[in-house]
Amino acid sequence: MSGINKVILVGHLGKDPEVRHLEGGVTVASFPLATSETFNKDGRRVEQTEWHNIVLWRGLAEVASKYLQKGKLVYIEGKLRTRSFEDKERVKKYVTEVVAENFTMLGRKSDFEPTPANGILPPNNKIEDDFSTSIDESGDLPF
Amino acid sequence: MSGINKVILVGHLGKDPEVRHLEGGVTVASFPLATSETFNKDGRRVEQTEWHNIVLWRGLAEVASKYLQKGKLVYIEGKLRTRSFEDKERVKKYVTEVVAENFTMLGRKSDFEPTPANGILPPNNKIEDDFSTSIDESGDLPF
Amino acid sequence: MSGINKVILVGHLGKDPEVRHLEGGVTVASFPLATSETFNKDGRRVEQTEWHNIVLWRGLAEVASKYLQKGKLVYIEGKLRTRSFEDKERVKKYVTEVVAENFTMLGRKSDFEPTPANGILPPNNKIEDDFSTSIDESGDLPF
Amino acid sequence: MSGINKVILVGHLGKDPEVRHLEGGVTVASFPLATSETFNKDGRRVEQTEWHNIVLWRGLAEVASKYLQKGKLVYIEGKLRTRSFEDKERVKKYVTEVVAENFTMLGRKSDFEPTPANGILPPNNKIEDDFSTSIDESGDLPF
DNA sequence: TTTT
DNA sequence: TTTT
Repeated sequence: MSGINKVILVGHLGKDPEVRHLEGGVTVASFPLATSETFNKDGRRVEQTEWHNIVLWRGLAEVASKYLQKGKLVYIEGKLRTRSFEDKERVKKYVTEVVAENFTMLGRKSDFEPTPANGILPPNNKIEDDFSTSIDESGDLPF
Repeated sequence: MSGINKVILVGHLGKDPEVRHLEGGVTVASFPLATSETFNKDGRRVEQTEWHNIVLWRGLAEVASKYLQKGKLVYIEGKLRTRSFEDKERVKKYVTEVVAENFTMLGRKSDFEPTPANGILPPNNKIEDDFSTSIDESGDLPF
Repeated sequence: MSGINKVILVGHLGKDPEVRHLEGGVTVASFPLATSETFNKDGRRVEQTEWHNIVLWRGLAEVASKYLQKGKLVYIEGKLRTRSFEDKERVKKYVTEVVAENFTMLGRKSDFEPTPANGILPPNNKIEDDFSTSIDESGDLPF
Repeated sequence: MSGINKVILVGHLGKDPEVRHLEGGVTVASFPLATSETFNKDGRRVEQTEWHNIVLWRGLAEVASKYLQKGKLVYIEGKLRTRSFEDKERVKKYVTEVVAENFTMLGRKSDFEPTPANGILPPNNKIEDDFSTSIDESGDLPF
């Protein structure tokens, strides 16, 4: 039977998205996202930051690379996925990532002006992973 | 600024909860939870299962140990936390867990009869981590 | 700036889905969903049930009409929408509905055998509103 | 069996919170919250705003009245509740509200300086409804 | 490595 | 009635 695997995050990007193009033309983007929690401990104010590995595929990766930058505040919805890989010493390791399914840019509008390299404004702050859009060929944004 | 770090899961327990009592009387429970997703790949039906490490503290751990068992269907709400530890070869490793904040038992009512060893019915299927209840001293359930 | 409007429900259908075909061939389905909460009040166990108006469009409506029936347990994700209408005395009224964006059937697998009138099994328990699928013409299911 | 009834919103307050003190000393606050969605329709950019009735109880109401104001951006988690009431012509009407269970202030820190009438800063942006705190007597904030 |  |  199917289950539910849902993650909802609001936080700040720790770095600019890192974009890779896999063989076959598939685009993947990833970045670290910080979600901070502040609480009182013995009268002192303590901040605890949790870091999340965000991964985006296809059209969602393209859009993220255009509009998200280090420091920006973003709402992300996705699912958890733990995968194994071999590090450079060939030791098997595990990492848990949040595979984004859609995101919404929060914060001031001016925070989301496209970088000089690209000049197209998204008509919608909410961007969905449509699992099919190919931006590479048309050059259009996936919405 | 504070952010949001929320996980919502519906899945089946892979094992009975494992309960530990830390020094100081704090109770911790943990179990693996499977969330399955079924999809079509080239006409064939493929099932993909994701495993999550669920951790529960204090009163929530106590209740989980009484009412949750291997195979049961449960709704879990919590937050992501990645922590490091040293394995037996003293290699630093990372693991991402879902720290439960509340859970709700799903499925047939008969699925949630308490085990013979304990005979107290929870008045509510939704159990919250109140971050304070001490069950150890009173022997009462935290609700 | 865009915001977030998200509803997550797990509950039982109060009635079979009611399906309507609008002019233009668009399909809409709707049903009441009950989410129950049980809690202790002065030592007595009290159950409180909340009823939600669920609305599904297009392909999602088609699938719901085939696989969801009165009494079934379902996970629904959607958004809130309040709309006004005139009752039969032409008094303006408001109703808040949950417009479903996807749903997942929970409970026993046997609970989701298709009704005799239709014999197609969905390859995936999670069904998404793709906002475009036209089932009317092809006769195919939207996945 | 228990279900899940959860709402997640990110939006702007349409008005300052309106606070009432019920007989028995219980505090209730309420305000309208706007969640906007922007999308493309036939090449034109269309914005659709949904208005939600937010209701907060007890300590959560007290905190909301201190820190939330018209125009502020806020994350709200709660549950749906539809209740009936009689309007001034004694006609029975229904209204669906979002009963907040916790909220987190988003946006710039300077946006959340307390109003002149009160001068206490919350040590945590996330405020929970603890269903018990009485601020009236102690004068302290509920955390 | 973010933000306040 | 918010915001961009």
